[in-house]
Order: sequence, then structure tokens, then C-alpha cells
Amino acid sequence: MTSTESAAANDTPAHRYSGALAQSIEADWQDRWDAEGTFETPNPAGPLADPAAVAGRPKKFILDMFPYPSGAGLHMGHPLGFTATDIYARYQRMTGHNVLYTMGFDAFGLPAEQYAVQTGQHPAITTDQNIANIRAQLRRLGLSHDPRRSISTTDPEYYRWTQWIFLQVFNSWCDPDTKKARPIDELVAEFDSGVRQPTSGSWSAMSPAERRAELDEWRLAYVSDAPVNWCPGLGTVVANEEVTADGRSDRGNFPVFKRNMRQWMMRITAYADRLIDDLDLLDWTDAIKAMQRNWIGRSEGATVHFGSAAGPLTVFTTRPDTLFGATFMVLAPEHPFVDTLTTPEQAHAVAAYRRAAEAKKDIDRQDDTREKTGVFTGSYATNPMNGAQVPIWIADYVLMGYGTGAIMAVPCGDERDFAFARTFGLPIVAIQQPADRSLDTSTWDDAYVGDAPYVNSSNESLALDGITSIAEAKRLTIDWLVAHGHGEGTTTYKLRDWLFSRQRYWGEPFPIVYDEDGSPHSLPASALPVLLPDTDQFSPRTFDPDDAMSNPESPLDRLGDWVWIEADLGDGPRRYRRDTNVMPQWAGSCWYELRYLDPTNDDSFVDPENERYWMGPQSEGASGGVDLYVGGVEHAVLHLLYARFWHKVLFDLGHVSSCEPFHKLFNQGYILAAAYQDERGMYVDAFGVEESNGTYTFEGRPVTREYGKMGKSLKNAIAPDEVCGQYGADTLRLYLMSMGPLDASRPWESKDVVGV
RNA sequence: GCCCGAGUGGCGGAAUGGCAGACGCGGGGGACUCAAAAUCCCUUGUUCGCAAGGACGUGUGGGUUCGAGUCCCACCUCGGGCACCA
Repeated sequence: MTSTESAAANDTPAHRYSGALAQSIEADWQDRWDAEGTFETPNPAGPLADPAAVAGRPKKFILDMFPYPSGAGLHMGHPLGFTATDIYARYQRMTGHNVLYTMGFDAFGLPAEQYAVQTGQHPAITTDQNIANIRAQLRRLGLSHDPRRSISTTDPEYYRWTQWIFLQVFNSWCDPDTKKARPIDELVAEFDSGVRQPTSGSWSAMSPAERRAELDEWRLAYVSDAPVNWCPGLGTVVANEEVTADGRSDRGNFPVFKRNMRQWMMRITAYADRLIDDLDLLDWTDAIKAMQRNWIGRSEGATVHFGSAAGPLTVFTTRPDTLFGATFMVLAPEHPFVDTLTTPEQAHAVAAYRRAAEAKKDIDRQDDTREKTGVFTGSYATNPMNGAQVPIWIADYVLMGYGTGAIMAVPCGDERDFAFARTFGLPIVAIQQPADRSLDTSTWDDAYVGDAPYVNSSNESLALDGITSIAEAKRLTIDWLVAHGHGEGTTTYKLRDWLFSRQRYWGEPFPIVYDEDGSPHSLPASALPVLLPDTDQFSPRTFDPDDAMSNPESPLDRLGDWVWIEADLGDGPRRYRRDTNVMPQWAGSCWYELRYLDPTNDDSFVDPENERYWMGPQSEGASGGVDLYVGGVEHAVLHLLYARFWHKVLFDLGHVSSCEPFHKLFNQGYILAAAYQDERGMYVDAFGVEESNGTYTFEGRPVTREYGKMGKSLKNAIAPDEVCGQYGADTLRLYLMSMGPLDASRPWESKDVVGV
């Protein structure tokens, strides 16, 4: 009996309701799709090449954010995006396009490792099982993926190239003149020829070790002893992007402490301007672009040097035009000048305040509701504009990590400075004449922020008085500062360099070894992949989550046989110590779209011809990149920022022809889903209505609570002029129904349905 | 507080400044059937009217225009992001 006949025999109303007939028909077709390679996509070059099939067909590269292979399988957010891309991909094929559409797995990371620790099973085993399970689920959904192009970030043949790209980054520097990455050898050549000078000292007089240290200062990937986010509860350091606003870890919700530690960093700040400016080339929503701009946080202003007993005290301000109104200075409690500036009379109070600020660091610092605290150091600074002696205070509303860690306070024009001045009785001098206020600031209720003619703002060589334009006053002030050597125009960013090492097991090892001096050396590309060593001790060292003074300890540290190696890196065989950190989960997802293009290439991470074909700019000045990228908005400042950064480095070094990885981005939003139960089992639907009393109903029945919301129709957002069938809730509803009854024993949690 | 975005039938949602509500869901009526399901046909913004036909309609109030869902100003509501960033 064929499966169609058996399906017909089972064609009872109950079977139809449960979808058994539909599933058996689907299974026949899915077998045939596999057997005939229906969805296999030809490349112009390499092992998957079929130039005749490529010729004359415009290309479309359609991409989903690839899933983490969770043990629970796909969650219901996944089919929302996958369905949309599948429909779009099928439509594009039917209209003559050569469509690249496949699916991979972002499989390194903490959940697999934590599960392994609990069960004693190696994460590679559970990861493989989970991937097999999800592949079966994807197949059952009938998605038209090219199965030959599927990858997993944990496959050594994949992470070999992740390590290779790391080496490209490590062996590069960002030319400050062009803001582009160049090979480190070219920096050496510039030092040799004297075209460029080292940051300190003379290149020709440097020892080999000094030269190595100098070069490390320039690299795009570098080891730094700087304040990082140490999370004892996770046993690892984490990136800024992975710390929540209340100072806890994004994953696990453990306390995070700022500690100076020696860690790998990526110089993403060197790309800050391009990461902002190139957003203009992208077809992304304003919301996501705004999030990236805000995260990068570019502020244009000036640095100004005030005279102080500890030397020039430099501040950053976006309002240099208000310098005449600076009536006091405020330093972050951690500022290095504090010790020198504190007078004996104030020493006790300053020390107490610094201790208190240190103690309340993360969470508490958020909690106190903008009540201004601070302490006078006893010292004064000299305002370069008018020679005024202004008191220097310390306060925790000034952050060491932004600007210079010191501010000039202009209470007449800044709310925070105004509040601080009022709290501590510091002078407030008006430097603008608002139309509706007196110049007597004791009558003011708040700071005045806006255009108004300047007053009290002139000295013997600069006259701002009477000017009404803030922009003009800024320009005149900066010109004056430069002319008199008191400062210059400056741009600062909130973005910090990307902390790139983790003290975990389940990640990509670094292709780096250290010599006896502790200097890092890159391994040659021929040594790749650096395989993650096998062990049964993949559990990280666990700490008391509140023990800020504990020290991270990578599981790889314990593997002595692996850690120490003999190698000849150009100056004879020597003994080296391997780097025992692993890369963060984001590493593998920074370039996976490129590997889909050429998944079996052993000679390079992607053949240039294939990259040009699928990703290359379609017109002069265009960014190039993936034609449609669908995924969750929660990656707006994590994956999407990191991937753009790596892609730009690869672009600068000539490895890719596209300057951006993802040309069009669509965030599918969340599913408004309702799970409900009746005599036939538990079902889920893509509708749900919130009643005014806060309960949820579906078709008049109460349902389990909530589950996000669904944005505008996918149809409209994806391709208003290329509609094939209906997208959105109705289609989604059919797909979700086709998945059959849910496991009623596993209640839906909001995280199951929020985000993809 | 600051920065984005969105408000159109019962629902999802269409509309280069030019017949608002395409397409679909849901609803109503009919065909087929012993009856249902599926399928097909008609109908479906509100309102007045027996009808022909008319009036009113895109969050609110103004404005520009021969003409505004669309452009401008002010406001209201909802959603999202950031939050002592100098």
C-alpha cells in the first residue's frame, strides 16, 4: 500500500482534523524534493557551480537569523519568520530568480554547556541531537531550504574559518587617516620608513619585544588590562551589550562587577563613524537604525583643558559655548586626579565618598532617584575663558567610562548641574538672557536650555555677548580654544571596545599562543582549525555570584597537555602556552551568511566569485549584502552590530565586495499567540485578544495569558509589490495548526514566543 | 525626561496628492447534500430611503490645495528603545 492509499484509508474526520492525511501527503512530497534536489541552488563557481543554471537569472539571497539548537526544539516564534522567508523564496523562484535560501545553527554558547554540566553529557553530543531534531522539525514544516548549504558554527570545518577571520582582525590595524583596516605588515613598513611614528618612542631604537608591544597597541584585536564586566555567577566576563541596565547579566541575571582584567578586546570603536554613516545605505527600519545610532552614541563637542594643581584637567563638553557659565568642576570618584587634588582637610570626606561610590556601584547607583550626592576636594581649577577659580568636586553622577571622567558644570544650562548646584549651594551664573526670565538665577526653578542671546560671555579676544545662535557660538569658542591652546573640537562615543573572550568551554578556541614574556603570537593559517580539546571537565569553575574579587578560570586551563605546545613561529622551535579563553557566542554568527555561499570550500571561507555574485553591490555606491534578512529585534545592538563590524574589516582587507552584510532587514515582531486547551488537546493560534480586564480570549474562550504581539503584516513589510498569497496571521495560523497538538505538559512561557 | 514608530470596517490590512476600505479572514444569503464538512455563487464601512439615490466617514483641532488617509502646524492615545552619556 502506498502512503497515499494508507492516507486515504485513514481519511476520517478525526484524522483530517489532526492533519494525518495532510502530513502523509506532505511526507511524500518532502521525500521527492530531497530525492530530486528541488531546492538545491546553483553557484557560479566552486563545487556547487552550475553556470548554465545561473546564467540569465537574477539572484536573491534570503536569510533567516539562524536558531540556537535548543533541546526544546523550535519555539513558536521561529515559524513566524521562517514561513515568511519561505513564501518569499518560493515566489522569487517562480518568478525566475536564482534563490539562495538555507538554514544553519548557532550552536556554541552557554545553554548547551549548562545542560552538559547538569547531565554529564558532552555538549557536542547534545548539540548534535538537538540539531537533528530541529532539522526534522524544519523538514516537516516543508521549508524550501537548500540542505547542502546548512552549517553549524560548532563544526570544526566552520569554526576553522571563524578562527581564520579572527586572525585577519588580529593581524590588522585601523589606519586613522582612512578609517580602514590594513594589514599589520603595512604598519611595520610605515614605521620602518618613518612615514608613521609609534605612539611613544622611536621605532628604530626599539627592541623586538618593544616593537611587538607597540604593534599590539594598534591591532584591531588586542589584549587589554582594562575594566571589564566580571560575572562570577557565570564564571566569565561578558560584553557591555550583555549587561542589563540594572547591572546584571543578560543571561542568568547574576550581578556583574567592573574589574580590571587582562582580556581580548576588539577595536570596534575605530569603526564607530562608519557604523553610523553606512546605516544610510541600508534598507532597515528607522527604529533599528535609531537603536544602533543611540548605542554608538556619537556626540560632537570639544575637549577643554582647565588648569589645576594636578596638571591640565581635561573635560569633554557638547556645549563649549557655555564655558563662561562653568562655575564648578565635577570628577568621577575614580578619576586619577582625585588623590592629588584632595586637600588634607577634605581627605576624610573624599575617602568616605569614594568608598561609598565603590560599594554601591551597579544596582544601587541606579536606584537612588537622581538625588545628587558629592564631596568637595578642596581644590580649585582655572577656567581658561576668564581665569575664574572654580571649585572641584567629586560625584558619582559623573561616569569614569565616558568622555574624560570629568565635567565642567554649567548649572544655568544643564539640569543635572543645576540640581547639584542647588543641593550644595554652588554659584549659578546666567550666560544667556532668556526672554521670560531675569538674570538673577536665584529666581530660577530649573536650568534654561535653548536659544537666547549670550551675556557675561566675552573676554579680551572672544565676544559671544549678543550672539543668538548656539551653533555659531560653539564654532567661535572652539576656534578660540584651538588658537589659545586650551582645547579642540572632539567627538566621543558611548560605544566601547568589544570584550571578546569568555572563560567557558563550549566556544571557539583562540588561534593564539603566548611566549615566556606573555606576548601573544598568532598561529599560522595552516595550523587551523585549533580544535576544541576533548574533556569531561567542561564545567566552568563556579563562584559565589556576589564574590567580586574571585578570578575567572577557564575550563581549558586545566588541560595541561593541550595548553603547552612546542611550535616554530619563525624564530626556531619554542615552548608556548595556548590562550585558554574561548570566543563569545556572537563570533560564529558574525559571518555565517558568507559560509552559506560556499559551504564546502576548503581553500577559503568563501570563493570571491561566489561572494560577488550573491552579495556584491548591485549598483554604484550601494552596500551590497543579503537581499532580505528576517529576524528578531532583540539583536539590534548585539549580533547586527558585531556582524557589521566584522564584515567591514573583511571588506577593507579585500576579502568581500560588499561593505555591509545585510542590505534589507525586516524585524518580524512578536507573535500574538494564544494557547488553549479543549477535549482534543492543547492548541495554539496566532490570534488572541486582550480584554479590557487584562484577560485573554480566543474565539470567545479564555486562553492562557499573553504572548506578545504581532506587528504589521509581513506582506506589506516584505514585498508590497511582490505578493504571492497572503502572509501574516492567517498564513501563520495554518502553519502553526499544521504542527498539530502541543505538548500540554510543557506550559508556554513568554520566552517561548517572544523573539526569534 | 529624551529618541523612534504607529493610529483607516467586526478582524489582518490596501491605497505615485486624484472614486478610501484592494486582497483576505469573519458575518449574512444561496447552490450542491438525506445532513454536515469541503467547494462554488451573491452580499457585507456607517446611516437615511421601498427604490433610484443621498448624507457621513481614515485618532482630535487647525492649515495648504481645484482635490488630503497621504503634505504642514498643534494636540491626544498606543507601542518600542534609551535613560545621571556632560
